[in-house]
Amino acid sequence: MTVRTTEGDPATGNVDRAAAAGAALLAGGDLWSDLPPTARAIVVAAIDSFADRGFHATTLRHIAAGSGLSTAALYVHFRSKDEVLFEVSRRGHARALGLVRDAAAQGPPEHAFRTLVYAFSRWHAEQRTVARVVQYEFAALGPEHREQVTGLRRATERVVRGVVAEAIGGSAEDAATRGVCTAVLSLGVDVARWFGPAGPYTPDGVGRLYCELAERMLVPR
Amino acid sequence: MTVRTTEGDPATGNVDRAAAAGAALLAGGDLWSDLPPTARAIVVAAIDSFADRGFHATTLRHIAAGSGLSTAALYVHFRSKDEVLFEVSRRGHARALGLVRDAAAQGPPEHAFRTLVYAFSRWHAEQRTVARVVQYEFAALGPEHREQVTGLRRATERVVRGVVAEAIGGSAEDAATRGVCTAVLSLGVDVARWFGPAGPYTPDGVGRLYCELAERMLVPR
DNA sequence: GTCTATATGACGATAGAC
DNA sequence: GTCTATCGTCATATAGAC
Repeated sequence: MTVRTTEGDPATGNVDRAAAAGAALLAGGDLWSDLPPTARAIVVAAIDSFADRGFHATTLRHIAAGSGLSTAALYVHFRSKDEVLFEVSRRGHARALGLVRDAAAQGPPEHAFRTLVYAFSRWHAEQRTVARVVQYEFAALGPEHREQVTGLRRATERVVRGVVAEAIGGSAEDAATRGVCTAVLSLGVDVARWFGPAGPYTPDGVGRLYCELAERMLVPR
Repeated sequence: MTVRTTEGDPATGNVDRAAAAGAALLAGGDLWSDLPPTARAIVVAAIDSFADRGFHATTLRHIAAGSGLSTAALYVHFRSKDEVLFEVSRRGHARALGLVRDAAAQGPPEHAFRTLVYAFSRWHAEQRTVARVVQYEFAALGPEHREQVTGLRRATERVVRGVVAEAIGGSAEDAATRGVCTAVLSLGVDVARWFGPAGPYTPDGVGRLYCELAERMLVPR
Protein backbone atom coordinates (compact mmCIF):
# COMPACT_ATOMS: atom_id res chain seq x y z
CA MET A 1 0.00 0.00 0.00
CA THR A 2 1.19 3.46 0.84
CA VAL A 3 4.95 3.47 0.60
CA ARG A 4 6.57 4.29 3.88
CA THR A 5 10.28 4.79 4.11
CA THR A 6 10.48 6.01 7.68
CA GLU A 7 12.27 3.59 9.97
CA GLY A 8 10.08 2.35 12.76
CA ASP A 9 6.90 3.71 11.25
CA PRO A 10 4.16 2.61 13.63
CA ALA A 11 1.56 1.50 11.08
CA THR A 12 3.99 -0.56 9.02
CA GLY A 13 5.46 -1.95 12.20
CA ASN A 14 2.02 -3.14 13.24
CA VAL A 15 1.52 -4.93 9.95
CA ASP A 16 4.98 -6.46 10.17
CA ARG A 17 4.30 -7.80 13.62
CA ALA A 18 0.95 -9.21 12.56
CA ALA A 19 2.55 -10.79 9.51
CA ALA A 20 5.20 -12.45 11.63
CA ALA A 21 2.66 -13.74 14.13
CA GLY A 22 0.28 -14.85 11.38
CA ALA A 23 3.02 -16.64 9.46
CA ALA A 24 3.84 -18.61 12.60
CA LEU A 25 0.20 -19.69 12.91
CA LEU A 26 0.17 -20.86 9.32
CA ALA A 27 3.31 -22.94 9.68
CA GLY A 28 1.41 -26.05 10.77
CA GLY A 29 1.75 -29.33 8.90
CA ASP A 30 -0.30 -30.84 6.11
CA LEU A 31 -4.02 -31.14 6.78
CA TRP A 32 -4.09 -34.72 5.48
CA SER A 33 -0.88 -36.13 6.92
CA ASP A 34 -2.70 -38.58 9.17
CA LEU A 35 -4.61 -40.25 6.34
CA PRO A 36 -3.38 -43.53 4.84
CA PRO A 37 -1.52 -42.86 1.58
CA THR A 38 -4.27 -44.02 -0.76
CA ALA A 39 -7.04 -42.14 1.03
CA ARG A 40 -4.80 -39.12 0.99
CA ALA A 41 -4.22 -39.39 -2.75
CA ILE A 42 -7.96 -39.60 -3.25
CA VAL A 43 -8.60 -36.54 -1.11
CA VAL A 44 -5.93 -34.52 -2.88
CA ALA A 45 -7.26 -35.45 -6.30
CA ALA A 46 -10.80 -34.67 -5.16
CA ILE A 47 -9.82 -31.24 -3.83
CA ASP A 48 -8.16 -30.35 -7.12
CA SER A 49 -11.22 -31.29 -9.09
CA PHE A 50 -13.75 -29.82 -6.66
CA ALA A 51 -11.86 -26.53 -6.61
CA ASP A 52 -11.53 -26.48 -10.37
CA ARG A 53 -14.90 -27.74 -11.59
CA GLY A 54 -17.03 -27.72 -8.48
CA PHE A 55 -18.43 -30.73 -6.65
CA HIS A 56 -21.31 -31.44 -9.00
CA ALA A 57 -19.22 -31.21 -12.13
CA THR A 58 -16.65 -33.55 -10.66
CA THR A 59 -17.19 -37.21 -11.51
CA LEU A 60 -15.78 -40.22 -9.76
CA ARG A 61 -13.85 -40.84 -12.93
CA HIS A 62 -12.05 -37.51 -12.47
CA ILE A 63 -11.10 -38.41 -8.92
CA ALA A 64 -10.11 -41.91 -9.93
CA ALA A 65 -7.89 -40.63 -12.73
CA GLY A 66 -6.31 -38.03 -10.47
CA SER A 67 -5.45 -40.57 -7.82
CA GLY A 68 -4.41 -43.38 -10.17
CA LEU A 69 -7.22 -45.72 -9.19
CA SER A 70 -10.36 -47.18 -10.69
CA THR A 71 -13.71 -45.77 -9.64
CA ALA A 72 -14.45 -49.04 -7.85
CA ALA A 73 -11.34 -48.74 -5.69
CA LEU A 74 -12.53 -45.40 -4.34
CA TYR A 75 -15.28 -47.19 -2.46
CA VAL A 76 -12.78 -49.11 -0.38
CA HIS A 77 -11.72 -45.80 1.19
CA PHE A 78 -14.89 -43.69 1.13
CA ARG A 79 -18.52 -44.60 1.25
CA SER A 80 -19.50 -42.09 -1.43
CA LYS A 81 -18.51 -38.97 -3.28
CA ASP A 82 -20.39 -36.92 -0.67
CA GLU A 83 -18.25 -38.39 2.05
CA VAL A 84 -15.07 -37.25 0.33
CA LEU A 85 -16.48 -33.75 0.17
CA PHE A 86 -17.41 -33.88 3.83
CA GLU A 87 -13.94 -34.97 4.84
CA VAL A 88 -12.40 -32.04 2.94
CA SER A 89 -14.95 -29.54 4.16
CA ARG A 90 -14.82 -30.61 7.78
CA ARG A 91 -11.06 -30.48 8.05
CA GLY A 92 -10.81 -27.24 6.12
CA HIS A 93 -13.39 -25.54 8.32
CA ALA A 94 -11.65 -26.89 11.41
CA ARG A 95 -8.35 -25.47 10.20
CA ALA A 96 -9.89 -22.04 9.58
CA LEU A 97 -11.43 -22.10 13.05
CA GLY A 98 -8.10 -23.11 14.56
CA LEU A 99 -6.40 -20.21 12.82
CA VAL A 100 -8.76 -17.55 14.10
CA ARG A 101 -8.68 -19.07 17.59
CA ASP A 102 -4.90 -18.96 17.65
CA ALA A 103 -4.96 -15.39 16.40
CA ALA A 104 -7.52 -14.41 19.02
CA ALA A 105 -5.16 -15.65 21.72
CA GLN A 106 -2.55 -13.09 20.69
CA GLY A 107 -2.81 -10.01 22.87
CA PRO A 108 -3.16 -7.06 22.80
CA PRO A 109 -6.56 -6.83 21.04
CA GLU A 110 -5.45 -4.73 18.09
CA HIS A 111 -2.55 -7.10 17.48
CA ALA A 112 -4.92 -10.06 17.66
CA PHE A 113 -7.21 -8.36 15.16
CA ARG A 114 -4.40 -7.66 12.71
CA THR A 115 -2.98 -11.15 13.10
CA LEU A 116 -6.40 -12.67 12.52
CA VAL A 117 -7.01 -10.70 9.35
CA TYR A 118 -3.54 -11.47 8.07
CA ALA A 119 -3.66 -15.19 8.79
CA PHE A 120 -7.24 -15.68 7.59
CA SER A 121 -6.68 -13.91 4.27
CA ARG A 122 -3.30 -15.43 3.66
CA TRP A 123 -4.63 -18.91 4.34
CA HIS A 124 -7.34 -18.42 1.73
CA ALA A 125 -4.66 -17.46 -0.78
CA GLU A 126 -2.10 -20.08 0.14
CA GLN A 127 -4.59 -22.93 0.47
CA ARG A 128 -6.73 -21.63 -2.31
CA THR A 129 -7.98 -24.98 -3.56
CA VAL A 130 -9.03 -26.27 -0.15
CA ALA A 131 -10.49 -22.88 0.72
CA ARG A 132 -12.57 -22.91 -2.44
CA VAL A 133 -14.09 -26.23 -1.52
CA VAL A 134 -14.66 -25.05 2.05
CA GLN A 135 -16.31 -21.80 1.05
CA TYR A 136 -18.05 -22.53 -2.22
CA GLU A 137 -19.15 -26.17 -1.95
CA PHE A 138 -20.84 -25.78 1.40
CA ALA A 139 -24.26 -26.00 -0.24
CA ALA A 140 -23.30 -29.29 -1.88
CA LEU A 141 -23.00 -31.03 1.48
CA GLY A 142 -25.80 -33.35 2.50
CA PRO A 143 -28.15 -32.05 5.21
CA GLU A 144 -26.53 -33.83 8.14
CA HIS A 145 -23.01 -33.03 7.01
CA ARG A 146 -23.98 -29.44 6.42
CA GLU A 147 -25.25 -29.16 9.95
CA GLN A 148 -21.98 -30.35 11.44
CA VAL A 149 -20.01 -27.89 9.34
CA THR A 150 -22.40 -25.09 10.24
CA GLY A 151 -21.31 -25.51 13.84
CA LEU A 152 -17.70 -24.83 12.87
CA ARG A 153 -18.76 -21.82 10.83
CA ARG A 154 -20.69 -20.33 13.69
CA ALA A 155 -17.81 -20.91 16.08
CA THR A 156 -15.46 -19.13 13.68
CA GLU A 157 -17.77 -16.18 13.42
CA ARG A 158 -18.13 -15.98 17.19
CA VAL A 159 -14.39 -15.83 17.64
CA VAL A 160 -13.99 -13.14 14.99
CA ARG A 161 -16.84 -11.17 16.49
CA GLY A 162 -15.12 -11.17 19.85
CA VAL A 163 -11.77 -10.10 18.45
CA VAL A 164 -13.31 -7.26 16.46
CA ALA A 165 -15.32 -6.10 19.48
CA GLU A 166 -12.19 -5.92 21.59
CA ALA A 167 -10.22 -4.15 18.90
CA ILE A 168 -12.97 -1.58 18.42
CA GLY A 169 -13.59 -1.30 22.13
CA GLY A 170 -17.31 -1.99 21.78
CA SER A 171 -19.63 -4.89 22.40
CA ALA A 172 -20.03 -7.94 20.17
CA GLU A 173 -23.58 -6.88 19.38
CA ASP A 174 -22.79 -3.35 18.17
CA ALA A 175 -23.59 -2.58 14.58
CA ALA A 176 -20.04 -1.31 14.19
CA THR A 177 -18.62 -4.62 15.39
CA ARG A 178 -20.94 -6.63 13.20
CA GLY A 179 -20.10 -4.49 10.20
CA VAL A 180 -16.34 -4.84 10.49
CA CYS A 181 -16.72 -8.53 11.28
CA THR A 182 -18.80 -9.08 8.14
CA ALA A 183 -16.30 -7.16 6.04
CA VAL A 184 -13.11 -8.86 7.20
CA LEU A 185 -14.60 -12.34 6.98
CA SER A 186 -15.96 -11.56 3.54
CA LEU A 187 -12.68 -10.15 2.27
CA GLY A 188 -10.82 -13.22 3.50
CA VAL A 189 -13.26 -15.74 2.11
CA ASP A 190 -13.44 -14.08 -1.28
CA VAL A 191 -9.68 -14.37 -1.68
CA ALA A 192 -10.32 -18.02 -2.53
CA ARG A 193 -12.39 -16.88 -5.51
CA TRP A 194 -10.09 -14.34 -7.11
CA PHE A 195 -6.62 -15.28 -5.96
CA GLY A 196 -4.33 -17.06 -8.36
CA PRO A 197 -0.60 -17.59 -8.53
CA ALA A 198 -0.57 -15.72 -11.86
CA GLY A 199 -1.95 -12.55 -10.28
CA PRO A 200 -0.07 -9.57 -8.87
CA TYR A 201 -0.22 -10.71 -5.24
CA THR A 202 1.63 -13.18 -3.08
CA PRO A 203 -0.27 -14.77 -0.19
CA ASP A 204 1.81 -12.63 2.17
CA GLY A 205 0.93 -9.57 0.09
CA VAL A 206 -2.78 -10.31 0.36
CA GLY A 207 -2.44 -10.76 4.11
CA ARG A 208 -0.57 -7.49 4.54
CA LEU A 209 -2.94 -5.56 2.30
CA TYR A 210 -6.05 -6.71 4.12
CA CYS A 211 -4.35 -6.30 7.48
CA GLU A 212 -3.77 -2.65 6.72
CA LEU A 213 -7.16 -1.97 5.14
CA ALA A 214 -8.95 -3.73 7.99
CA GLU A 215 -7.13 -1.64 10.53
CA ARG A 216 -8.31 1.49 8.75
CA MET A 217 -11.88 0.23 9.02
CA LEU A 218 -11.72 0.29 12.80
CA VAL A 219 -11.69 4.03 13.24
CA PRO A 220 -14.14 6.55 11.80
CA ARG A 221 -12.40 9.22 9.78
CA MET B 1 -21.96 1.84 11.76
CA THR B 2 -20.89 4.37 14.35
CA VAL B 3 -23.97 6.17 15.53
CA ARG B 4 -23.86 9.83 14.74
CA THR B 5 -26.53 12.15 16.01
CA THR B 6 -24.99 15.42 14.96
CA GLU B 7 -27.02 17.20 12.30
CA GLY B 8 -25.11 17.73 9.10
CA ASP B 9 -22.28 15.43 10.11
CA PRO B 10 -19.97 15.40 7.11
CA ALA B 11 -19.23 11.66 6.99
CA THR B 12 -22.85 10.58 7.35
CA GLY B 13 -23.85 13.24 4.87
CA ASN B 14 -21.42 11.78 2.39
CA VAL B 15 -22.93 8.34 2.78
CA ASP B 16 -26.44 9.75 2.48
CA ARG B 17 -25.60 11.51 -0.74
CA ALA B 18 -23.97 8.38 -2.16
CA ALA B 19 -26.97 6.30 -1.13
CA ALA B 20 -29.34 8.69 -2.85
CA ALA B 21 -27.26 8.75 -6.02
CA GLY B 22 -26.75 5.00 -5.95
CA ALA B 23 -30.42 4.29 -5.39
CA ALA B 24 -31.22 6.35 -8.49
CA LEU B 25 -28.77 4.27 -10.55
CA LEU B 26 -30.40 1.08 -9.35
CA ALA B 27 -33.90 2.20 -10.23
CA GLY B 28 -33.70 0.83 -13.79
CA GLY B 29 -36.23 -1.67 -15.08
CA ASP B 30 -36.20 -5.43 -15.22
CA LEU B 31 -33.18 -6.99 -16.91
CA TRP B 32 -35.37 -9.38 -18.90
CA SER B 33 -38.25 -7.14 -19.89
CA ASP B 34 -37.44 -7.32 -23.59
CA LEU B 35 -37.60 -11.12 -23.75
CA PRO B 36 -40.74 -12.87 -25.04
CA PRO B 37 -42.83 -14.11 -22.09
CA THR B 38 -41.92 -17.78 -22.39
CA ALA B 39 -38.20 -17.16 -22.79
CA ARG B 40 -38.43 -14.85 -19.83
CA ALA B 41 -40.13 -17.49 -17.69
CA ILE B 42 -37.38 -19.93 -18.62
CA VAL B 43 -34.64 -17.46 -17.73
CA VAL B 44 -36.24 -16.62 -14.39
CA ALA B 45 -36.65 -20.29 -13.49
CA ALA B 46 -33.09 -20.98 -14.57
CA ILE B 47 -31.69 -18.15 -12.45
CA ASP B 48 -33.50 -19.43 -9.39
CA SER B 49 -32.13 -22.91 -9.83
CA PHE B 50 -28.62 -21.84 -10.86
CA ALA B 51 -28.40 -19.54 -7.84
CA ASP B 52 -29.73 -22.20 -5.52
CA ARG B 53 -28.05 -25.38 -6.72
CA GLY B 54 -25.43 -24.15 -9.15
CA PHE B 55 -25.36 -24.63 -12.89
CA HIS B 56 -24.11 -28.21 -12.91
CA ALA B 57 -26.56 -29.41 -10.30
CA THR B 58 -29.42 -27.85 -12.21
CA THR B 59 -31.18 -30.16 -14.63
CA LEU B 60 -33.39 -29.24 -17.53
CA ARG B 61 -36.19 -30.81 -15.55
CA HIS B 62 -35.71 -28.22 -12.82
CA ILE B 63 -35.91 -25.41 -15.33
CA ALA B 64 -38.84 -27.01 -17.10
CA ALA B 65 -40.76 -27.46 -13.87
CA GLY B 66 -39.97 -23.91 -12.76
CA SER B 67 -41.25 -22.44 -15.99
CA GLY B 68 -44.22 -24.75 -16.46
CA LEU B 69 -42.92 -26.39 -19.61
CA SER B 70 -41.63 -29.76 -20.74
CA THR B 71 -37.88 -30.18 -21.24
CA ALA B 72 -38.47 -30.47 -24.96
CA ALA B 73 -40.18 -27.09 -25.11
CA LEU B 74 -37.08 -25.40 -23.70
CA TYR B 75 -35.26 -26.12 -26.95
CA VAL B 76 -37.66 -23.96 -28.90
CA HIS B 77 -36.31 -20.94 -27.01
CA PHE B 78 -32.70 -21.85 -26.25
CA ARG B 79 -30.22 -24.03 -28.05
CA SER B 80 -28.92 -25.59 -24.85
CA LYS B 81 -28.62 -25.25 -21.11
CA ASP B 82 -25.29 -23.48 -21.64
CA GLU B 83 -26.98 -20.87 -23.72
CA VAL B 84 -29.43 -20.04 -20.96
CA LEU B 85 -26.50 -19.56 -18.61
CA PHE B 86 -24.77 -17.33 -21.11
CA GLU B 87 -27.83 -15.14 -21.52
CA VAL B 88 -28.07 -14.67 -17.76
CA SER B 89 -24.36 -14.13 -17.29
CA ARG B 90 -23.98 -11.72 -20.19
CA ARG B 91 -26.85 -9.48 -19.16
CA GLY B 92 -25.89 -9.60 -15.50
CA HIS B 93 -22.32 -8.62 -16.23
CA ALA B 94 -23.50 -5.87 -18.55
CA ARG B 95 -25.75 -4.52 -15.82
CA ALA B 96 -22.90 -4.47 -13.29
CA LEU B 97 -20.70 -2.67 -15.81
CA GLY B 98 -23.46 -0.16 -16.48
CA LEU B 99 -23.80 0.52 -12.78
CA VAL B 100 -20.14 1.27 -12.19
CA ARG B 101 -19.99 3.37 -15.35
CA ASP B 102 -22.94 5.46 -14.21
CA ALA B 103 -21.40 5.83 -10.78
CA ALA B 104 -18.07 6.86 -12.30
CA ALA B 105 -19.81 9.69 -14.14
CA GLN B 106 -20.87 11.25 -10.83
CA GLY B 107 -18.40 13.95 -9.85
CA PRO B 108 -16.57 14.82 -7.68
CA PRO B 109 -14.26 11.79 -7.46
CA GLU B 110 -14.89 10.93 -3.81
CA HIS B 111 -18.63 11.09 -4.41
CA ALA B 112 -18.24 8.86 -7.47
CA PHE B 113 -16.24 6.40 -5.38
CA ARG B 114 -18.83 6.29 -2.61
CA THR B 115 -21.69 6.00 -5.08
CA LEU B 116 -19.92 3.17 -6.89
CA VAL B 117 -19.31 1.19 -3.72
CA TYR B 118 -22.87 1.76 -2.55
CA ALA B 119 -24.51 0.81 -5.84
CA PHE B 120 -22.26 -2.16 -6.54
CA SER B 121 -22.74 -3.71 -3.09
CA ARG B 122 -26.42 -2.98 -2.93
CA TRP B 123 -27.00 -4.50 -6.35
CA HIS B 124 -25.33 -7.73 -5.25
CA ALA B 125 -27.71 -7.86 -2.28
CA GLU B 126 -30.84 -6.78 -4.07
CA GLN B 127 -30.25 -8.94 -7.12
CA ARG B 128 -28.68 -11.69 -5.15
CA THR B 129 -29.80 -14.58 -7.34
CA VAL B 130 -28.64 -13.04 -10.60
CA ALA B 131 -25.44 -11.86 -8.95
CA ARG B 132 -24.71 -15.36 -7.73
CA VAL B 133 -24.98 -16.73 -11.23
CA VAL B 134 -22.87 -13.88 -12.57
CA GLN B 135 -20.11 -14.25 -10.01
CA TYR B 136 -20.07 -17.93 -9.16
CA GLU B 137 -21.01 -19.69 -12.39
CA PHE B 138 -18.48 -17.88 -14.53
CA ALA B 139 -16.34 -21.01 -14.72
CA ALA B 140 -19.31 -23.01 -15.99
CA LEU B 141 -19.49 -20.96 -19.19
CA GLY B 142 -18.16 -22.55 -22.35
CA PRO B 143 -14.81 -21.22 -23.60
CA GLU B 144 -16.19 -18.83 -26.20
CA HIS B 145 -18.92 -17.53 -23.94
CA ARG B 146 -16.43 -17.13 -21.12
CA GLU B 147 -14.26 -15.01 -23.34
CA GLN B 148 -17.07 -12.60 -24.16
CA VAL B 149 -17.95 -12.22 -20.51
CA THR B 150 -14.30 -11.72 -19.60
CA GLY B 151 -14.35 -8.57 -21.69
CA LEU B 152 -17.17 -7.16 -19.59
CA ARG B 153 -15.35 -8.10 -16.41
CA ARG B 154 -12.19 -6.39 -17.51
CA ALA B 155 -14.10 -3.27 -18.50
CA THR B 156 -15.74 -3.17 -15.08
CA GLU B 157 -12.41 -3.48 -13.34
CA ARG B 158 -10.92 -0.72 -15.48
CA VAL B 159 -13.71 1.66 -14.56
CA VAL B 160 -13.40 0.88 -10.87
CA ARG B 161 -9.64 1.27 -11.06
CA GLY B 162 -10.03 4.73 -12.51
CA VAL B 163 -12.57 5.83 -9.93
CA VAL B 164 -10.42 4.59 -7.06
CA ALA B 165 -7.33 6.26 -8.50
CA GLU B 166 -9.11 9.60 -8.70
CA ALA B 167 -10.54 9.25 -5.21
CA ILE B 168 -7.14 8.41 -3.76
CA GLY B 169 -5.41 11.01 -5.88
CA GLY B 170 -2.91 8.52 -7.27
CA SER B 171 -2.38 6.68 -10.54
CA ALA B 172 -4.32 3.63 -11.67
CA GLU B 173 -1.13 1.55 -11.44
CA ASP B 174 -0.28 2.38 -7.83
CA ALA B 175 -0.27 -0.47 -5.38
CA ALA B 176 -2.56 1.58 -3.15
CA THR B 177 -5.09 1.99 -5.97
CA ARG B 178 -4.93 -1.66 -6.88
CA GLY B 179 -5.34 -2.69 -3.27
CA VAL B 180 -8.44 -0.62 -2.62
CA CYS B 181 -9.86 -1.62 -5.99
CA THR B 182 -9.41 -5.32 -5.18
CA ALA B 183 -11.00 -4.87 -1.78
CA VAL B 184 -14.10 -2.95 -2.83
CA LEU B 185 -14.81 -5.24 -5.77
CA SER B 186 -14.32 -8.27 -3.58
CA LEU B 187 -16.55 -6.96 -0.82
CA GLY B 188 -19.29 -6.22 -3.32
CA VAL B 189 -19.08 -9.52 -5.14
CA ASP B 190 -19.05 -11.57 -1.96
CA VAL B 191 -22.32 -10.00 -0.85
CA ALA B 192 -23.97 -12.37 -3.31
CA ARG B 193 -22.58 -15.29 -1.31
CA TRP B 194 -23.54 -14.32 2.22
CA PHE B 195 -26.50 -11.98 1.84
CA GLY B 196 -29.94 -13.27 2.53
CA PRO B 197 -33.26 -11.63 3.31
CA ALA B 198 -33.27 -13.43 6.68
CA GLY B 199 -30.03 -11.77 7.77
CA PRO B 200 -29.56 -8.57 9.75
CA TYR B 201 -28.98 -6.32 6.74
CA THR B 202 -31.13 -4.66 4.14
CA PRO B 203 -29.62 -4.05 0.70
CA ASP B 204 -29.47 -0.37 1.54
CA GLY B 205 -27.77 -1.22 4.83
CA VAL B 206 -25.11 -3.26 3.03
CA GLY B 207 -24.52 -0.40 0.61
CA ARG B 208 -24.17 2.14 3.39
CA LEU B 209 -21.91 -0.07 5.48
CA TYR B 210 -19.51 -0.75 2.64
CA CYS B 211 -19.68 2.83 1.49
CA GLU B 212 -18.43 3.97 4.86
CA LEU B 213 -15.84 1.23 5.32
CA ALA B 214 -14.50 1.79 1.81
CA GLU B 215 -14.12 5.47 2.45
CA ARG B 216 -12.04 4.68 5.51
CA MET B 217 -9.78 2.51 3.38
CA LEU B 218 -8.77 5.49 1.29
CA VAL B 219 -6.70 7.24 3.90
CA PRO B 220 -3.84 5.83 5.98
CA ARG B 221 -4.42 6.24 9.69
C1' DG C 1 -45.09 -23.86 -29.83
C1' DT C 2 -46.04 -27.61 -26.93
C1' DC C 3 -46.47 -32.21 -25.95
C1' DT C 4 -45.15 -37.55 -25.20
C1' DA C 5 -41.86 -40.76 -26.20
C1' DT C 6 -37.31 -41.94 -26.84
C1' DA C 7 -32.29 -42.05 -28.36
C1' DT C 8 -27.76 -41.93 -26.53
C1' DG C 9 -24.54 -41.62 -23.26
C1' DA C 10 -22.56 -40.73 -18.61
C1' DC C 11 -23.39 -40.88 -13.98
C1' DG C 12 -22.76 -43.08 -9.05
C1' DA C 13 -22.40 -47.32 -7.19
C1' DT C 14 -21.94 -52.62 -7.01
C1' DA C 15 -20.46 -57.66 -8.19
C1' DG C 16 -17.18 -60.84 -8.32
C1' DA C 17 -12.50 -62.44 -9.95
C1' DC C 18 -7.73 -62.06 -8.52
C1' DG D 1 -7.13 -53.69 -1.91
C1' DT D 2 -7.51 -53.42 -6.72
C1' DC D 3 -9.25 -54.59 -10.97
C1' DT D 4 -12.81 -55.20 -15.15
C1' DA D 5 -17.41 -55.40 -16.15
C1' DT D 6 -21.81 -53.94 -15.40
C1' DC D 7 -26.26 -52.48 -13.16
C1' DG D 8 -29.91 -49.11 -12.73
C1' DT D 9 -30.78 -44.37 -13.15
C1' DC D 10 -31.00 -40.01 -14.93
C1' DA D 11 -28.80 -36.57 -17.81
C1' DT D 12 -29.16 -33.70 -22.36
C1' DA D 13 -31.05 -33.55 -26.47
C1' DT D 14 -34.11 -35.07 -30.52
C1' DA D 15 -38.30 -37.06 -33.25
C1' DG D 16 -42.66 -36.64 -34.57
C1' DA D 17 -47.67 -36.08 -33.41
C1' DC D 18 -50.96 -32.37 -32.47
